[in-house]
Amino acid sequence: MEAPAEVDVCAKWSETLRVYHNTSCELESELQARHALGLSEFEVLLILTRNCSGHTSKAKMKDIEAEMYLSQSALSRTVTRLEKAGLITRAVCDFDRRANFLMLTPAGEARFNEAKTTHRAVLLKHLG
Amino acid sequence: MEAPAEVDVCAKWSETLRVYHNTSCELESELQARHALGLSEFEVLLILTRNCSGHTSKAKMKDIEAEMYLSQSALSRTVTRLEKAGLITRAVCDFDRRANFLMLTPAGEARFNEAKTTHRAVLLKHLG
DNA sequence: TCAACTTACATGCACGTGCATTTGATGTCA
DNA sequence: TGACATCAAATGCACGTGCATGTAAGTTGA
Repeated sequence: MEAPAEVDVCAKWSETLRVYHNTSCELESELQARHALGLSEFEVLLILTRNCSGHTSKAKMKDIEAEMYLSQSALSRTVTRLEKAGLITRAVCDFDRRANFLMLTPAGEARFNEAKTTHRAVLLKHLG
Repeated sequence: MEAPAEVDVCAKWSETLRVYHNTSCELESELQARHALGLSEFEVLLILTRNCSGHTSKAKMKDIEAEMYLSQSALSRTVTRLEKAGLITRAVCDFDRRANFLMLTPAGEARFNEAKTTHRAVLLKHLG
């Protein structure tokens, strides 16, 4: 009835769903319980640390949006939450006053470094 | 600095995120645009057709919940939407009046059969 | 038989998301 | 210049979700 390739594709999708669901749920609850961070908040910090190495702080919202699976509006609100929590700062760009430069605060750096170990542990558990 | 296994785990997670996001977004929008179905609604129909083969209609809410990555409350509301759309019916079980038997209507069966080809095409595109 | 517990499902509520729109700044071209 | 398109980001809104709780039906044990 069904070509074998299609059966494989369904099985592959089921497996992807399973792994994604289990991993992201545990990431979400562990990061929330241990570090008061949502998963998307953590991911913004993660990208920020990669793009800000050496304190050049080049990370604009648009740069982060391009690296994340999050809409522009959702990112905007996630950044607002992180700012209210004192973990990042928004600075207006001098050369393009439409754009925001995002920068980790010392508190944000500390929080991220703690959370990083939790994140790594959960990934190892589910994907290792 | 980092053990190679951990780098692999991060890359694996990125890849899982990418595949999951791209596939589920396209499933969602295609199913919605072509068949007026959400992804979780489609998945309920999918499980229902598997469990109801030969019109035995044994599918209770709890059975479906066990096969899906959806909370009990979300499933309850998804079933309500499907019922309002005339695609399934709820019948009270004679032996346990707490439980619902779910059954596809002819309209639900037709809608599902149309949507199935869209679903299969999207999966093949992303996972084939 | 009755009180306490458990189960199946529904519902109130808060929250994060995407879409559409708005606001304000930056090109662009006549 | 000035009118118009484009862009970055914020915001109003509707929606689906999970958590906690409610409701009604079934189960257990003394």
